[in-house]
Amino acid sequence: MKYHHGNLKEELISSACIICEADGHSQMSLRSIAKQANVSQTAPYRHFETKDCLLAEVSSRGYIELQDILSHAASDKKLSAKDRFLEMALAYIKFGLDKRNTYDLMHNQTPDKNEFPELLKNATGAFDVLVRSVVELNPGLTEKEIGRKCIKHWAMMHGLVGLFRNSNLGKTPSEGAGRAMASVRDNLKAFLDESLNS
Amino acid sequence: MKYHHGNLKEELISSACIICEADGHSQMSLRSIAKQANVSQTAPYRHFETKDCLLAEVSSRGYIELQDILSHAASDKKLSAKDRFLEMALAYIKFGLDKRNTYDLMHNQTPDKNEFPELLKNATGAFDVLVRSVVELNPGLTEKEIGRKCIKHWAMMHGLVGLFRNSNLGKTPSEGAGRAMASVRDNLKAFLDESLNS
DNA sequence: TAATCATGTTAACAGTGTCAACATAGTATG
DNA sequence: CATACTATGTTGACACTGTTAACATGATTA
Repeated sequence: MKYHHGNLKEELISSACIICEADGHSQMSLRSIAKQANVSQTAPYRHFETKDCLLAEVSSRGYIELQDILSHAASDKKLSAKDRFLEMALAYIKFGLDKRNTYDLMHNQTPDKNEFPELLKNATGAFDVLVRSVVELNPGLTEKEIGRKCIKHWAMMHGLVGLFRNSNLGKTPSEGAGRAMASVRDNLKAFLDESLNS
Repeated sequence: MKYHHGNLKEELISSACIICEADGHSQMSLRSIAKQANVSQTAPYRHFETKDCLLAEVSSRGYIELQDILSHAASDKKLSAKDRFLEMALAYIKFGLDKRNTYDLMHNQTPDKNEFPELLKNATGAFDVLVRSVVELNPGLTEKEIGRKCIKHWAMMHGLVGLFRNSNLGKTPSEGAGRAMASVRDNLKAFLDESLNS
Protein backbone atom coordinates (compact mmCIF):
# COMPACT_ATOMS: atom_id res chain seq x y z
CA MET A 1 0.00 0.00 0.00
CA LYS A 2 1.58 3.21 -1.12
CA TYR A 3 1.42 6.23 1.14
CA HIS A 4 0.66 8.45 -1.79
CA HIS A 5 -2.29 7.29 -3.76
CA GLY A 6 -1.38 8.81 -7.08
CA ASN A 7 -4.83 9.32 -8.47
CA LEU A 8 -6.89 10.15 -5.43
CA LYS A 9 -8.77 13.16 -6.74
CA GLU A 10 -10.16 11.21 -9.65
CA GLU A 11 -11.03 8.23 -7.47
CA LEU A 12 -12.77 10.42 -4.93
CA ILE A 13 -14.95 11.94 -7.61
CA SER A 14 -15.96 8.64 -9.12
CA SER A 15 -16.55 7.11 -5.69
CA ALA A 16 -18.72 10.10 -4.88
CA CYS A 17 -20.67 9.64 -8.11
CA ILE A 18 -21.32 6.01 -7.26
CA ILE A 19 -22.37 6.72 -3.69
CA CYS A 20 -24.53 9.60 -4.81
CA GLU A 21 -26.49 7.55 -7.28
CA ALA A 22 -26.68 4.55 -4.93
CA ASP A 23 -27.70 6.25 -1.70
CA GLY A 24 -28.77 9.76 -2.64
CA HIS A 25 -26.82 12.94 -2.21
CA SER A 26 -28.15 13.59 1.29
CA GLN A 27 -26.66 10.31 2.49
CA MET A 28 -23.25 10.92 1.05
CA SER A 29 -20.62 12.03 3.53
CA LEU A 30 -17.03 12.96 2.95
CA ARG A 31 -16.09 10.21 5.37
CA SER A 32 -17.93 7.50 3.47
CA ILE A 33 -16.39 8.67 0.23
CA ALA A 34 -12.93 8.63 1.78
CA LYS A 35 -13.54 5.18 3.20
CA GLN A 36 -14.64 3.85 -0.18
CA ALA A 37 -11.36 5.16 -1.60
CA ASN A 38 -9.43 3.46 1.25
CA VAL A 39 -8.08 6.69 2.54
CA SER A 40 -8.31 8.71 5.75
CA GLN A 41 -11.27 10.95 6.53
CA THR A 42 -9.45 14.17 5.88
CA ALA A 43 -7.53 13.18 2.78
CA PRO A 44 -10.20 14.74 0.51
CA TYR A 45 -9.25 18.15 1.88
CA ARG A 46 -5.98 17.97 -0.05
CA HIS A 47 -8.02 18.01 -3.24
CA PHE A 48 -11.27 19.78 -2.36
CA GLU A 49 -11.42 22.91 -0.25
CA THR A 50 -14.85 21.94 1.01
CA LYS A 51 -17.44 19.24 0.61
CA ASP A 52 -19.45 21.40 -1.75
CA CYS A 53 -16.49 21.51 -4.11
CA LEU A 54 -16.66 17.74 -4.44
CA LEU A 55 -20.43 17.84 -4.85
CA ALA A 56 -19.99 20.45 -7.55
CA GLU A 57 -17.71 18.03 -9.37
CA VAL A 58 -20.25 15.22 -9.13
CA SER A 59 -22.99 17.52 -10.33
CA SER A 60 -20.79 18.70 -13.17
CA ARG A 61 -20.27 15.15 -14.35
CA GLY A 62 -23.99 14.66 -14.29
CA TYR A 63 -24.47 17.61 -16.60
CA ILE A 64 -21.71 16.41 -18.87
CA GLU A 65 -23.38 13.02 -19.15
CA LEU A 66 -26.75 14.66 -19.66
CA GLN A 67 -25.40 16.89 -22.40
CA ASP A 68 -23.91 13.86 -24.08
CA ILE A 69 -27.16 11.93 -23.87
CA LEU A 70 -29.22 14.83 -25.14
CA SER A 71 -27.03 15.64 -28.10
CA HIS A 72 -26.84 11.99 -29.06
CA ALA A 73 -30.63 11.67 -28.89
CA ALA A 74 -31.08 14.78 -31.01
CA SER A 75 -28.50 13.86 -33.62
CA ASP A 76 -30.30 11.35 -35.85
CA LYS A 77 -30.48 13.30 -39.07
CA LYS A 78 -32.88 10.78 -40.59
CA LEU A 79 -35.57 12.03 -38.26
CA SER A 80 -37.50 15.23 -38.66
CA ALA A 81 -36.59 18.17 -36.45
CA LYS A 82 -39.74 17.52 -34.51
CA ASP A 83 -38.95 13.87 -33.92
CA ARG A 84 -35.43 14.72 -32.95
CA PHE A 85 -36.79 17.10 -30.39
CA LEU A 86 -39.11 14.39 -29.16
CA GLU A 87 -36.25 11.93 -28.80
CA MET A 88 -34.28 14.52 -26.88
CA ALA A 89 -37.14 15.20 -24.51
CA LEU A 90 -37.58 11.47 -23.94
CA ALA A 91 -33.88 11.12 -23.26
CA TYR A 92 -34.05 13.92 -20.73
CA ILE A 93 -36.94 12.32 -18.92
CA LYS A 94 -35.27 8.93 -19.02
CA PHE A 95 -32.18 10.44 -17.46
CA GLY A 96 -34.27 12.03 -14.73
CA LEU A 97 -35.89 8.70 -13.90
CA ASP A 98 -32.83 6.57 -14.46
CA LYS A 99 -30.19 8.63 -12.65
CA ARG A 100 -32.64 9.87 -10.13
CA ASN A 101 -30.31 10.74 -7.30
CA THR A 102 -27.73 12.39 -9.49
CA TYR A 103 -30.52 14.34 -11.15
CA ASP A 104 -31.65 15.49 -7.71
CA LEU A 105 -28.18 16.67 -6.81
CA MET A 106 -27.96 18.56 -10.09
CA HIS A 107 -31.17 20.38 -9.22
CA ASN A 108 -30.31 20.94 -5.59
CA GLN A 109 -29.62 24.45 -4.36
CA THR A 110 -26.31 23.27 -2.93
CA PRO A 111 -23.84 23.36 -4.49
CA ASP A 112 -24.80 26.81 -5.71
CA LYS A 113 -23.99 27.07 -9.39
CA ASN A 114 -23.05 30.71 -9.00
CA GLU A 115 -20.19 29.68 -6.74
CA PHE A 116 -18.85 27.06 -9.14
CA PRO A 117 -18.29 28.49 -12.63
CA GLU A 118 -17.28 25.13 -14.06
CA LEU A 119 -20.53 23.61 -12.86
CA LEU A 120 -22.48 26.50 -14.29
CA LYS A 121 -20.70 26.06 -17.61
CA ASN A 122 -21.59 22.39 -17.81
CA ALA A 123 -25.18 23.01 -16.80
CA THR A 124 -25.45 25.68 -19.47
CA GLY A 125 -23.89 23.31 -21.97
CA ALA A 126 -26.64 20.77 -21.41
CA PHE A 127 -29.28 23.46 -21.71
CA ASP A 128 -27.73 24.62 -24.96
CA VAL A 129 -28.52 21.28 -26.56
CA LEU A 130 -32.16 22.04 -25.96
CA VAL A 131 -31.69 25.55 -27.32
CA ARG A 132 -30.17 24.28 -30.55
CA SER A 133 -32.94 21.77 -30.98
CA VAL A 134 -35.57 24.45 -30.47
CA VAL A 135 -33.83 26.72 -32.95
CA GLU A 136 -33.83 24.00 -35.59
CA LEU A 137 -37.44 23.31 -34.89
CA ASN A 138 -38.46 26.96 -35.13
CA PRO A 139 -36.41 28.73 -37.78
CA GLY A 140 -36.91 32.45 -38.12
CA LEU A 141 -38.00 33.18 -34.58
CA THR A 142 -36.54 36.05 -32.63
CA GLU A 143 -34.11 35.37 -29.86
CA LYS A 144 -36.72 36.35 -27.32
CA GLU A 145 -39.25 33.92 -28.73
CA ILE A 146 -36.68 31.15 -28.79
CA GLY A 147 -35.85 31.94 -25.20
CA ARG A 148 -39.47 31.63 -24.19
CA LYS A 149 -39.88 28.31 -25.91
CA CYS A 150 -36.74 26.95 -24.33
CA ILE A 151 -37.85 27.97 -20.86
CA LYS A 152 -41.21 26.42 -21.46
CA HIS A 153 -39.90 23.13 -22.76
CA TRP A 154 -37.15 22.89 -20.20
CA ALA A 155 -39.60 23.53 -17.39
CA MET A 156 -42.01 21.03 -18.87
CA MET A 157 -39.47 18.26 -19.14
CA HIS A 158 -38.43 18.90 -15.57
CA GLY A 159 -42.04 18.89 -14.51
CA LEU A 160 -42.70 15.63 -16.30
CA VAL A 161 -39.82 13.97 -14.51
CA GLY A 162 -41.35 15.00 -11.22
CA LEU A 163 -44.74 13.80 -12.31
CA PHE A 164 -43.66 10.38 -13.47
CA ARG A 165 -41.66 9.86 -10.33
CA ASN A 166 -44.59 10.40 -8.04
CA SER A 167 -46.87 8.14 -9.97
CA ASN A 168 -46.19 4.79 -8.35
CA LEU A 169 -45.87 2.82 -11.54
CA GLY A 170 -44.42 -0.56 -10.77
CA LYS A 171 -42.90 -1.63 -7.52
CA THR A 172 -39.18 -1.59 -8.03
CA PRO A 173 -37.56 1.66 -9.16
CA SER A 174 -36.29 0.19 -12.39
CA GLU A 175 -39.61 -1.39 -13.24
CA GLY A 176 -41.28 1.87 -12.43
CA ALA A 177 -38.89 3.72 -14.67
CA GLY A 178 -39.61 1.28 -17.47
CA ARG A 179 -43.34 1.61 -17.22
CA ALA A 180 -43.11 5.32 -16.82
CA MET A 181 -41.09 5.52 -20.00
CA ALA A 182 -43.65 3.46 -21.86
CA SER A 183 -46.29 5.81 -20.61
CA VAL A 184 -44.21 8.78 -21.67
CA ARG A 185 -43.75 7.35 -25.13
CA ASP A 186 -47.48 6.86 -25.40
CA ASN A 187 -48.39 10.32 -24.30
CA LEU A 188 -45.49 12.62 -24.85
CA LYS A 189 -45.96 12.97 -28.59
CA ALA A 190 -49.52 14.17 -28.12
CA PHE A 191 -48.33 16.28 -25.23
CA LEU A 192 -45.68 17.94 -27.33
CA ASP A 193 -47.91 18.26 -30.36
CA GLU A 194 -50.00 20.55 -28.23
CA SER A 195 -47.06 22.58 -27.12
CA LEU A 196 -44.87 22.72 -30.18
CA ASN A 197 -47.43 24.61 -32.21
CA SER A 198 -47.63 27.54 -29.85
CA MET B 1 -41.10 30.26 34.00
CA LYS B 2 -43.47 27.35 33.91
CA TYR B 3 -42.09 23.85 33.58
CA HIS B 4 -44.79 22.93 31.16
CA HIS B 5 -44.96 25.29 28.27
CA GLY B 6 -48.59 24.80 27.40
CA ASN B 7 -48.40 25.58 23.72
CA LEU B 8 -45.03 24.22 22.72
CA LYS B 9 -46.02 22.32 19.61
CA GLU B 10 -47.51 25.39 18.03
CA GLU B 11 -44.59 27.58 19.03
CA LEU B 12 -42.08 25.08 17.66
CA ILE B 13 -43.80 25.07 14.32
CA SER B 14 -43.96 28.83 14.00
CA SER B 15 -40.36 29.18 15.19
CA ALA B 16 -39.38 26.64 12.59
CA CYS B 17 -41.24 28.57 9.90
CA ILE B 18 -39.41 31.76 10.84
CA ILE B 19 -36.00 30.12 10.95
CA CYS B 20 -36.67 28.29 7.69
CA GLU B 21 -37.50 31.45 5.80
CA ALA B 22 -34.71 33.43 7.45
CA ASP B 23 -31.83 30.99 7.13
CA GLY B 24 -32.96 28.32 4.70
CA HIS B 25 -34.14 24.84 5.50
CA SER B 26 -30.65 23.36 5.33
CA GLN B 27 -29.52 25.66 8.14
CA MET B 28 -32.38 24.86 10.44
CA SER B 29 -31.62 22.45 13.24
CA LEU B 30 -33.90 21.03 15.87
CA ARG B 31 -31.62 22.54 18.46
CA SER B 32 -31.86 26.05 17.09
CA ILE B 33 -35.62 25.73 16.90
CA ALA B 34 -35.78 24.51 20.48
CA LYS B 35 -33.51 27.32 21.59
CA GLN B 36 -35.69 29.92 19.89
CA ALA B 37 -38.64 28.49 21.82
CA ASN B 38 -36.62 28.68 25.07
CA VAL B 39 -36.80 24.98 25.64
CA SER B 40 -34.34 22.10 25.91
CA GLN B 41 -32.88 20.41 22.86
CA THR B 42 -34.97 17.29 23.14
CA ALA B 43 -38.27 18.84 24.05
CA PRO B 44 -39.44 18.75 20.40
CA TYR B 45 -39.39 14.96 20.57
CA ARG B 46 -42.47 15.06 22.81
CA HIS B 47 -44.36 16.53 19.87
CA PHE B 48 -42.57 15.32 16.76
CA GLU B 49 -41.33 11.80 16.34
CA THR B 50 -38.53 12.97 14.09
CA LYS B 51 -37.16 16.15 12.59
CA ASP B 52 -38.83 15.38 9.27
CA CYS B 53 -42.21 15.45 11.00
CA LEU B 54 -41.58 19.05 11.99
CA LEU B 55 -40.31 19.89 8.52
CA ALA B 56 -43.44 18.34 7.07
CA GLU B 57 -45.49 20.67 9.23
CA VAL B 58 -43.54 23.71 8.03
CA SER B 59 -43.90 22.58 4.44
CA SER B 60 -47.61 22.00 4.97
CA ARG B 61 -48.08 25.55 6.20
CA GLY B 62 -46.29 26.77 3.13
CA TYR B 63 -48.74 24.94 0.90
CA ILE B 64 -51.68 26.23 2.93
CA GLU B 65 -50.43 29.78 2.49
CA LEU B 66 -49.76 29.16 -1.18
CA GLN B 67 -53.22 27.76 -1.71
CA ASP B 68 -54.67 30.80 0.01
CA ILE B 69 -52.64 33.18 -2.12
CA LEU B 70 -53.49 31.38 -5.34
CA SER B 71 -57.22 31.18 -4.76
CA HIS B 72 -57.30 34.81 -3.70
CA ALA B 73 -55.43 35.85 -6.83
CA ALA B 74 -57.78 33.82 -9.02
CA SER B 75 -60.96 35.00 -7.39
CA ASP B 76 -61.57 38.44 -8.92
CA LYS B 77 -64.73 37.77 -10.87
CA LYS B 78 -64.45 41.10 -12.69
CA LEU B 79 -61.51 39.73 -14.62
CA SER B 80 -61.73 37.34 -17.51
CA ALA B 81 -60.85 33.73 -16.90
CA LYS B 82 -57.64 34.32 -18.74
CA ASP B 83 -56.67 37.32 -16.65
CA ARG B 84 -57.54 35.44 -13.50
CA PHE B 85 -55.25 32.68 -14.58
CA LEU B 86 -52.57 35.25 -15.27
CA GLU B 87 -52.96 36.77 -11.83
CA MET B 88 -52.74 33.34 -10.27
CA ALA B 89 -49.56 32.52 -12.16
CA LEU B 90 -48.06 35.84 -11.11
CA ALA B 91 -49.00 35.15 -7.51
CA TYR B 92 -47.33 31.75 -7.70
CA ILE B 93 -44.13 33.22 -9.04
CA LYS B 94 -44.21 36.01 -6.49
CA PHE B 95 -44.54 33.43 -3.75
CA GLY B 96 -41.59 31.49 -5.13
CA LEU B 97 -39.42 34.62 -5.15
CA ASP B 98 -40.78 36.10 -1.97
CA LYS B 99 -40.82 33.06 0.29
CA ARG B 100 -37.82 31.60 -1.37
CA ASN B 101 -36.56 29.34 1.38
CA THR B 102 -39.96 28.00 2.31
CA TYR B 103 -40.62 27.38 -1.37
CA ASP B 104 -37.39 25.40 -1.51
CA LEU B 105 -38.38 23.28 1.44
CA MET B 106 -41.74 22.61 -0.16
CA HIS B 107 -39.98 21.33 -3.28
CA ASN B 108 -37.32 19.41 -1.42
CA GLN B 109 -37.32 15.62 -1.56
CA THR B 110 -37.28 15.52 2.24
CA PRO B 111 -39.73 15.45 3.81
CA ASP B 112 -41.13 12.89 1.39
CA LYS B 113 -44.76 13.73 0.72
CA ASN B 114 -45.62 10.05 0.46
CA GLU B 115 -44.68 9.64 4.10
CA PHE B 116 -46.78 12.57 5.30
CA PRO B 117 -50.38 12.30 4.08
CA GLU B 118 -51.33 15.66 5.59
CA LEU B 119 -48.53 17.34 3.67
CA LEU B 120 -49.58 15.58 0.50
CA LYS B 121 -53.13 16.73 1.03
CA ASN B 122 -52.12 20.36 1.41
CA ALA B 123 -49.80 20.22 -1.58
CA THR B 124 -52.60 18.72 -3.65
CA GLY B 125 -54.94 21.42 -2.38
CA ALA B 126 -52.68 24.13 -3.74
CA PHE B 127 -52.37 22.33 -7.05
CA ASP B 128 -56.15 22.03 -7.24
CA VAL B 129 -56.46 25.81 -7.38
CA LEU B 130 -54.52 25.67 -10.61
CA VAL B 131 -56.67 22.83 -11.84
CA ARG B 132 -59.88 24.75 -11.23
CA SER B 133 -58.49 27.80 -12.98
CA VAL B 134 -57.47 25.72 -15.98
CA VAL B 135 -60.89 24.10 -16.11
CA GLU B 136 -62.60 27.48 -16.13
CA LEU B 137 -60.28 28.65 -18.81
CA ASN B 138 -60.84 25.59 -20.99
CA PRO B 139 -64.43 24.44 -20.73
CA GLY B 140 -65.31 21.25 -22.51
CA LEU B 141 -61.92 19.62 -22.46
CA THR B 142 -61.49 16.00 -21.46
CA GLU B 143 -59.96 15.18 -18.12
CA LYS B 144 -56.83 14.00 -19.83
CA GLU B 145 -56.44 17.22 -21.75
CA ILE B 146 -57.00 19.24 -18.60
CA GLY B 147 -54.40 17.13 -16.87
CA ARG B 148 -51.87 17.84 -19.58
CA LYS B 149 -52.47 21.55 -19.43
CA CYS B 150 -52.15 21.59 -15.67
CA ILE B 151 -48.88 19.74 -15.76
CA LYS B 152 -47.60 22.07 -18.40
CA HIS B 153 -48.58 25.25 -16.60
CA TRP B 154 -47.50 24.01 -13.22
CA ALA B 155 -44.12 23.00 -14.59
CA MET B 156 -43.82 26.31 -16.38
CA MET B 157 -44.55 28.38 -13.32
CA HIS B 158 -42.03 26.37 -11.36
CA GLY B 159 -39.52 26.79 -14.15
CA LEU B 160 -40.07 30.53 -14.26
CA VAL B 161 -39.40 30.83 -10.56
CA GLY B 162 -36.09 29.08 -11.07
CA LEU B 163 -35.29 31.26 -14.02
CA PHE B 164 -36.01 34.57 -12.35
CA ARG B 165 -34.03 33.55 -9.32
CA ASN B 166 -30.88 32.88 -11.23
CA SER B 167 -31.03 36.09 -13.18
CA ASN B 168 -29.16 38.46 -10.91
CA LEU B 169 -31.65 41.28 -11.06
CA GLY B 170 -30.82 43.80 -8.41
CA LYS B 171 -28.38 43.34 -5.59
CA THR B 172 -30.45 42.67 -2.51
CA PRO B 173 -32.87 39.74 -2.59
CA SER B 174 -35.92 41.93 -2.13
CA GLU B 175 -34.86 44.35 -4.82
CA GLY B 176 -34.19 41.43 -7.10
CA ALA B 177 -37.60 40.00 -6.41
CA GLY B 178 -39.16 43.35 -7.18
CA ARG B 179 -37.39 43.74 -10.50
CA ALA B 180 -38.01 40.14 -11.38
CA MET B 181 -41.71 40.65 -10.79
CA ALA B 182 -41.71 43.72 -13.00
CA SER B 183 -40.03 41.68 -15.67
CA VAL B 184 -42.55 38.91 -15.18
CA ARG B 185 -45.44 41.31 -15.52
CA ASP B 186 -43.92 42.63 -18.71
CA ASN B 187 -43.36 39.28 -20.28
CA LEU B 188 -45.64 36.75 -18.72
CA LYS B 189 -48.76 37.82 -20.55
CA ALA B 190 -47.08 37.32 -23.90
CA PHE B 191 -45.56 34.16 -22.56
CA LEU B 192 -48.90 32.78 -21.53
CA ASP B 193 -50.65 33.97 -24.64
CA GLU B 194 -48.39 31.61 -26.47
CA SER B 195 -49.13 28.75 -24.19
CA LEU B 196 -52.77 29.16 -23.39
CA ASN B 197 -53.85 28.65 -26.97
CA SER B 198 -52.37 25.23 -27.28
C1' DT C 1 -55.04 11.13 48.24
C1' DA C 2 -52.75 8.21 45.10
C1' DA C 3 -51.72 6.54 40.57
C1' DT C 4 -51.12 7.56 35.86
C1' DC C 5 -49.79 9.98 32.03
C1' DA C 6 -48.20 13.93 29.31
C1' DT C 7 -44.51 16.81 28.93
C1' DG C 8 -40.38 18.66 30.28
C1' DT C 9 -34.77 18.05 31.40
C1' DT C 10 -30.03 16.06 31.44
C1' DA C 11 -26.55 13.05 29.76
C1' DA C 12 -24.88 10.43 26.35
C1' DC C 13 -24.31 8.21 21.63
C1' DA C 14 -22.69 8.00 16.91
C1' DG C 15 -22.18 10.68 12.96
C1' DT C 16 -21.01 15.04 10.46
C1' DG C 17 -17.75 18.90 8.23
C1' DT C 18 -13.65 21.05 9.22
C1' DC C 19 -9.10 22.41 11.08
C1' DA C 20 -4.36 22.12 13.16
C1' DA C 21 -0.35 19.52 13.76
C1' DC C 22 2.40 16.07 12.17
C1' DA C 23 4.36 12.30 8.70
C1' DT C 24 5.89 10.86 4.36
C1' DA C 25 7.32 10.89 -0.25
C1' DG C 26 8.46 12.88 -4.58
C1' DT C 27 10.85 17.01 -6.81
C1' DA C 28 13.84 20.76 -7.41
C1' DT C 29 18.09 23.12 -6.04
C1' DG C 30 22.75 23.74 -3.95
C1' DC D 1 24.52 13.42 -3.84
C1' DA D 2 22.54 15.95 -0.09
C1' DT D 3 19.24 19.21 1.23
C1' DA D 4 15.25 21.95 1.14
C1' DC D 5 10.68 22.36 -0.46
C1' DT D 6 6.20 21.12 -1.74
C1' DA D 7 2.43 17.97 -2.44
C1' DT D 8 -0.14 14.69 -0.32
C1' DG D 9 -1.23 11.73 3.19
C1' DT D 10 -2.57 10.64 8.68
C1' DT D 11 -4.10 11.49 13.55
C1' DG D 12 -6.55 13.91 16.88
C1' DA D 13 -9.62 17.24 18.07
C1' DC D 14 -13.55 20.63 17.79
C1' DA D 15 -18.30 22.08 17.51
C1' DC D 16 -22.35 20.69 15.65
C1' DT D 17 -26.10 17.41 14.29
C1' DG D 18 -30.31 13.95 15.12
C1' DT D 19 -31.69 10.74 18.34
C1' DT D 20 -32.30 7.79 22.52
C1' DA D 21 -32.46 6.50 27.51
C1' DA D 22 -33.18 7.76 32.11
C1' DC D 23 -35.08 10.84 35.07
C1' DA D 24 -38.11 15.08 36.86
C1' DT D 25 -42.16 17.60 37.08
C1' DG D 26 -46.71 18.77 36.86
C1' DA D 27 -51.66 17.91 35.42
C1' DT D 28 -55.42 14.59 35.25
C1' DT D 29 -58.07 10.90 36.78
C1' DA D 30 -59.53 6.91 39.77
